Amino acid sequence: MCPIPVGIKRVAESTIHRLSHYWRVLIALEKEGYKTVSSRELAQREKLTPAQVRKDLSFFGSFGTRGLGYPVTQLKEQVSAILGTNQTWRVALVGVGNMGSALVGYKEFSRQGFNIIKLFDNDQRKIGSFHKGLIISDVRNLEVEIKQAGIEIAIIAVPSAVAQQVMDEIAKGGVKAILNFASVKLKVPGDVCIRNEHMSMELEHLSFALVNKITGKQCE
Amino acid sequence: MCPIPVGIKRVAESTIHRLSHYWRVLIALEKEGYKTVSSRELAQREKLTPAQVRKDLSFFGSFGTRGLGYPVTQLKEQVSAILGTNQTWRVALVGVGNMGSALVGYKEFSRQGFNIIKLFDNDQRKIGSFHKGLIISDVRNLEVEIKQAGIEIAIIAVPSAVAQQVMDEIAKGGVKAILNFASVKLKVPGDVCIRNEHMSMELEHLSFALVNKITGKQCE
DNA sequence: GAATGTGAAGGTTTTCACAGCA
DNA sequence: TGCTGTGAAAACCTTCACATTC
Repeated sequence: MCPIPVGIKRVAESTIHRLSHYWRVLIALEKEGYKTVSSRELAQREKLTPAQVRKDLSFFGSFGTRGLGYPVTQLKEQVSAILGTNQTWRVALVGVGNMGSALVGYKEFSRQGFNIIKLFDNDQRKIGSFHKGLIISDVRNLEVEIKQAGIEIAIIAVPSAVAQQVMDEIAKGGVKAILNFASVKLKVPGDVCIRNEHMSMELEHLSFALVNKITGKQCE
Repeated sequence: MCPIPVGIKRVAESTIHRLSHYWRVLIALEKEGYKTVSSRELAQREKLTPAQVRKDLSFFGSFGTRGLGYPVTQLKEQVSAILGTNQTWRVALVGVGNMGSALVGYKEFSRQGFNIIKLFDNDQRKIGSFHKGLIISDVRNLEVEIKQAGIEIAIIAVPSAVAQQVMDEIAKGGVKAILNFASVKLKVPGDVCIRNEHMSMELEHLSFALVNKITGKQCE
C-alpha cells in the first residue's frame, strides 16, 4: 500500500463521504460476482460522474488498470483501509435514553467494526444495571473508565443541556473522535474530530424544501 | 416580507444548513435578552466568518441595519419563515423498531413543529397497538392513510431491505419530503426531496479521521 | 478499443474589501 | 464610527478532455 497523501493535500469533506458510498457499492458488487468495475459503473450506482469517481480514488493512489477498470475486491479493501473500516474500533456511548438505547441495538455499527463496549448514564436507577449485555457505568467515571477501556470513539446521546460537560470529560479521557447527537454546537479541543447528527436540522431542511419548492438534485 | 428569490438563483445547500444554525443562535440570543446582533457576534457563535453570515442572510433579503446589526427577534422570525419552521408539519413515521421508537420519543421534533401523527409497521404484533399515544397502522395501508391524514413529511426507519418499497408507497401517497434512516440509496421521483441520516457513514468519517489524523476544522 | 489518471477548464462557495448608510 | 450589503477575488470542488496504458 502506498502512503496516503493526507496532509500533503487536503482531502475534500465530500470525497470522504463518497468514499463511504464507494465502499458500500463495492461490497455489493463483490457479492454480485463482479471481478472488475469501471468508474462509469461505479458512478452510475451512486448517481455521480465517472470523472468524479476517478478523481476521488486517484487522490489516494492508482488502484485501477487502464482499459480494464478497478479490481472489485482489491479496491474494496483499499477503500476500507483508507476509511479505517478494515479494523475494529472501541466505542463508548454516553446517555442510555431513547436515542442511546436505539444506537446500542443498531446492528450496522458492530457489523462495520464499531463495537460499543461501554455505556454511561447519570441516572442512578440505570447505573449498575445491564442493557443488551453491557453494564451501565456512572457518567462521573467517564474519564477514568474511558481510558481503562481504551475507547477510541465516543457517541454523545445525552440531553443538550449536559452535552458540553460530557464532551469535556470525554476529551479528558483522551478520545479523539466523537459522534454527537445532542443538538448543540460543542466546543472541542483542536485535536478532536467531532461529527454532528443534528436530526432536527435535517427536518428543517425538508421544511425549507417544501416551503420553497426545492426538489430533486438541489435537495441533496 | 419580500419574496424569497429561490429559483431565481440557486440556494447553496450549505446556506440552508447554516440557516438552521442561525435560527438556533437567534433563539438563544433572544432568551439572553439581546435586542440586536452583529454578523460578527452571530459568526462567532457558530465559528463562521462575519462575511459568511451576511452573504447567507442577504441572499434572502436585507434584514439588518447598517451601523447597528440585525434585530434579533425579527431576524429570528424571518429566518424561521424561510426555513418553514414558523408552521407545524404533519409527519408520519414508518418502522417502529429501535430507531423508530426513539424518534417518536424525541421531543425536539414536536417542539419545532414537526408533529409525528401517524405510525406504521409491518409487524402484526405491533399493528393495532398503541405507542406513546399513537396507534400503529399496517404499513400496507401507507398510501391511503398518508393521504387521509394529510401527511407532508415521512420518516423512514425500516430495515434497509424494505426501505425502497416503503419509499415507493410514500411517494404514491403524495409525500414530497422524506427523512431516511435506512442505510441505502433510495430512488425517488424528481419532485420529492429526500435527506439521509446515514449514521454509519458518520462513524466511518470518524475512523477515517483517526486513521489519517485529520483534526479540527478539516473534520467538519 | 477500453478505461484510467490527470492537468486544465469550468462552476460554485467563501472570503475580501469597501461603498453606503444609520 | 460601526456595521450591513455586495461586487470582485480567492479558494475550492467538479467536470472535461485527452495522453497514457493495458
